[in-house]
Amino acid sequence: MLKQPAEPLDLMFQALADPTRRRMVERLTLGSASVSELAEPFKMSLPAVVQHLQVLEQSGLVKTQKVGRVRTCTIDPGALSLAEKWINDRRIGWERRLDRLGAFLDALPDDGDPGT
Amino acid sequence: MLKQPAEPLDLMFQALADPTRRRMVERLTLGSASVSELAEPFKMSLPAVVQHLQVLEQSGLVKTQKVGRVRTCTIDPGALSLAEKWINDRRIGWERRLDRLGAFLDALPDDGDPGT
DNA sequence: CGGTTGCTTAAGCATAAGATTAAGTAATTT
DNA sequence: AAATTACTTAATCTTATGCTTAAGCAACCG
Repeated sequence: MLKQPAEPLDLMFQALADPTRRRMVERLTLGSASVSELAEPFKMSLPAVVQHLQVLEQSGLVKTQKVGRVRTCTIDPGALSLAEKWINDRRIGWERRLDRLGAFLDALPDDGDPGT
Repeated sequence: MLKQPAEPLDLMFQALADPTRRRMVERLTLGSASVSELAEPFKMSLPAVVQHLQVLEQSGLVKTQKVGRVRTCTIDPGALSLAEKWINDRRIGWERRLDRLGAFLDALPDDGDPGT
């Protein structure tokens, strides 16, 4: 495999590809939470939750900061726009293509499709 | 790990998490392609490309059909809307939260101390 | 018919990912 | 100060992922 340094989009989509992590993001859209609050809905061990959290942090989706012994996690909603933009660009590219195809079909003589 | 059957969103984001697969999707937004046309820009082996293609198919992003010995691949742009919707829902949830916070702050007296 | 083309199948291998348990550390509480 | 809380770190395990090479097979071309 010999991976080269993963790009931001890789990290984003990879982070979102796991249901546990998506649930964590969903939780954080309701407001910030400590690590143990984040972990509470899951039956997995705390270290496992923290590993998921690290994936989210590396993707930029979540920021954390530690005060005393409590680490507080917040979502960075701007980060999501990166993934959103990629998806949107694909749709735009696709629609442009359909437009061209439509124009092409419009330019054909009438006998092309005897539908109605 | 013992994975349970992956949900559609898992498959979608997982499919998009790989740069090779994203490039394949980008290529397909320009129009359909055979497997070897799809493979052409990459220096990896053909089986490797086909494996990526299978991931894309399982995610629903790409449809293929074989005629003679040629398999033709097309993108299914509707599939992307699933991922798009999830992202958008998060943003909406986040914005609603910000609105509530704003309303709360607006309801405070000017000096910020809810004494009255 | 024989060869080439376009994929398919199968086996194998290295690394990454997701989880666990067991200890460890540092901030609070009592 | 002792106990509890809230993580951290480290080691380990299993399964998944991304890739390779080597054959195989069916369709098409000459």
